[in-house]
Amino acid sequence: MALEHAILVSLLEKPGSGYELARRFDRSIGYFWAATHQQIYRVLKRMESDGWIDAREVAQQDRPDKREYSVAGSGRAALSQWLHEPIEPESVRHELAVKIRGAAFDDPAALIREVERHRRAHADRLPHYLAGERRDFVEPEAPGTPDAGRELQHVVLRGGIAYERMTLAWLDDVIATLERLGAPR
Amino acid sequence: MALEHAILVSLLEKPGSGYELARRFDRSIGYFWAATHQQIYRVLKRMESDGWIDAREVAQQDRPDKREYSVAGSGRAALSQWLHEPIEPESVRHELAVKIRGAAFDDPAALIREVERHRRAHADRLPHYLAGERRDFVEPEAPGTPDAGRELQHVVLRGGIAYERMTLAWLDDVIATLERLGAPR
DNA sequence: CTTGTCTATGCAACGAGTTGCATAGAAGGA
DNA sequence: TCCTTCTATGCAACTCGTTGCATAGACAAG
Repeated sequence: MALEHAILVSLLEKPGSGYELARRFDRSIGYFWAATHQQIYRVLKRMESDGWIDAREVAQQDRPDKREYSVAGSGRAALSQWLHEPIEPESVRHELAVKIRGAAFDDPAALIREVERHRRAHADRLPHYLAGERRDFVEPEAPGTPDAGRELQHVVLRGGIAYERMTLAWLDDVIATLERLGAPR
Repeated sequence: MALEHAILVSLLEKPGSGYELARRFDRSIGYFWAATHQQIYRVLKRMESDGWIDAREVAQQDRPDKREYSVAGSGRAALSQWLHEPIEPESVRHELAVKIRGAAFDDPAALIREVERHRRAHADRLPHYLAGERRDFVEPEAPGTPDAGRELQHVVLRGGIAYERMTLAWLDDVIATLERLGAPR
């Protein structure tokens, strides 16, 4: 499992509480690694008892106190070890593709609305990515300071952008195909 | 869960045994829905006891007997109902992206080999897809017989092809970025 | 002053997925 | 003959992930 490692990366990029991590997993990191707050709290507990992360109670005003986590030495070592292990090719779960093939045994036209809904979700995400890219990665790097973290976050973001564009084009293809089958001749 | 529904679609396309399904899930269908044989056997049991599928003992020579499953009426109804339910946007688990961001806290250059390995896996898959497309979808459809199943399988395959091409281009981008960071100045 | 929302953390139960192991017939090669 | 490979099915144990629910402080709106 790699939720631990996703959390380590996120905490190395910036320490934070379980709640804050859960929100990051709803946004940036969550676009390529989904997790709910229950998963996150449970794993944080285990990571803390394994000595991978340290907790610090932070008193806040205007809101409840929080436990802020940061990565300990052994956590960094665990991440480093994981980075050097090969991983298996991703195991995909593309539910929509199953539905599309299943539509052959039902009414293909009935799927159009569902596919359009997915298309809208992706169409909403793309400008969000592009805005993030403009915000964080447009101005050229200060000379002499190649920031590895910045460069790597950018290349992952470029992957997200390419994925959304590819997906939008494919969903248009799917919709056109379903329409063709719904009204043949 | 949707493994049941993926199995229903696969059995509607062609009846088969648990073992045959497991092999399909290693190939065509498995490219967008992964499953092991243990999962498949367990779910087949449940589907049979729910009356979604019918089993038929098939005696074979030269090899062990098998239980061939086919979709029953209530299975078709269950699939139809599922097709009309909205699904949530896919929850992604892109381990490699986590690693790439994690490389900022380790040696970026050390990841190059791993990314190249993934690139090779995708580069191997693409010609496999293209060969399948040539084999099954090149000759134009016989006029007057728009085969919905064929069209829908083709559009899903086109999605796979687009995904592999996008991924290859992105992995090249990732490798170039890692090389740039590994040898700066 | 109650209701709703946001921050913040957590438990319990269940369902899904993974891993390791086991069995067994038939074929082919060492 | 033994070993391996392929077909074919399955159990048991465990981990992971999801869902529903619960608590609680602080604030804002009605």
